[in-house]
Amino acid sequence: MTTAPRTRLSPAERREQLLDLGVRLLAHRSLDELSIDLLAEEAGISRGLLYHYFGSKQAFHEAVVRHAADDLIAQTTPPTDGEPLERLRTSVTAYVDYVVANHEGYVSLVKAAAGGNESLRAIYEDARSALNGRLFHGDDAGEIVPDTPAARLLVQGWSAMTEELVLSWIDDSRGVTREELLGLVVASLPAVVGVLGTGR
Amino acid sequence: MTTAPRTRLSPAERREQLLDLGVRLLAHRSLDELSIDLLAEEAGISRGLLYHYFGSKQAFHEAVVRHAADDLIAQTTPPTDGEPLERLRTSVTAYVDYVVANHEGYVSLVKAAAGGNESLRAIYEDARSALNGRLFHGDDAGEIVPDTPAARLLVQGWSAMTEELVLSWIDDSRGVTREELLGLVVASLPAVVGVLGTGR
DNA sequence: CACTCTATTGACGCTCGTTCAATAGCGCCA
DNA sequence: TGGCGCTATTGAACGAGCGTCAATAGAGTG
Repeated sequence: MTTAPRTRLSPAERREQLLDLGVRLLAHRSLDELSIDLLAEEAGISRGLLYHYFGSKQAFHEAVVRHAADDLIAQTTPPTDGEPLERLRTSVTAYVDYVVANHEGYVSLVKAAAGGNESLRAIYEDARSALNGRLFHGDDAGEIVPDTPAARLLVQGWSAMTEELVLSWIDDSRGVTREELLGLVVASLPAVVGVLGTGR
Repeated sequence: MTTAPRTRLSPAERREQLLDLGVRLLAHRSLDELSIDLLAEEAGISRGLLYHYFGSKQAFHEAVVRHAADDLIAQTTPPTDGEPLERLRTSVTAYVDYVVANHEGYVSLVKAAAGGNESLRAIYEDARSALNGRLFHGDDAGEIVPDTPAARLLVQGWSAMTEELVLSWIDDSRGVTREELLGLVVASLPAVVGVLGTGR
């Protein structure tokens, strides 16, 4: 097979191509398990071009994670009307369906945030607070969750639980249906927040 | 300053020294941010010796994580008697106090598990299931949590929430006291499990 | 059909993980 | 007490892979 001819794309197109490829490749390998050589070959470009667009391997990783996070936020826009509990259910459903549909990309995002440096973590935290924040910032904010330090802590914990439940369920649903999962996640927020009264 | 004289330790001592140092160094840096050069210099040994003991950088990382996990398990032995809820509270207290006292080591463990490869994740999963499993394997197992697929899923989620709560609280307690935190964590398990009846 | 702009290349330097034959501390036995 | 052997330890050498930079070649424009 002869060497492929050099193809010239617009910066936006090339950037998009490289980010999409990065999300796919980083879902199963960690960053240092992914060599620039492999990435370049897979994309049909030279090593140098990656540095022209992203400057460093780390910066490329950050761009990939931000790309995945933006996608998550965009594809799970919350409803603006309806009762609070119903809005919660709709949002959770969108989140679960997104994670199911984009499993690889989402795992890539979570792994990067948990294992990576401060800036990667920051990108993830921003996405997460965007997901949570818009749930509790309507006109009827406070109907489900009061705004106290302990309550904020609990909401953060509930988010972590939700993520664990969904990823674990995808990994092995063990006879639990999607509807049951949604019911568990939605019901557990009020249940957890209800703890606020009992703690001493 | 002259080069330090070569010190000869027993394999057990040297191994212990390197593992302890590894836990400390990997708490703030990720694995690829930690060079063998730095590690060797910090330990006062040559690069080659590390390979003599662990074979590779990856294998060293695994040994460090296993070391931290074993320490966690050993230092949080659960009570064998008392009422279920009281045992739960005692176990959670031991866990929280351990994480507070060994913050760096614990963060090192969690980051490795979340961001690392399959074997690192397996080590962490084993430790976690050991922590949970011994809570619900007494003679009175089932008094708090029934043994169904959905319940197992929820317990796993509760574990993730607990970890998030404790780490987040250590990072910024925001006026929440240790006692309040313990109350929240302990009370949230029955609260979450109570959801099982309501879900449809 | 030149000509310019810039997307793209490929070879080079350098850091860092890994290997391996050589070295030296420490207990043992005469 | 003094040599001897075992093995903990070393450090130079190798290779893989990240990052740089001047040179090259598509694609639109006059």
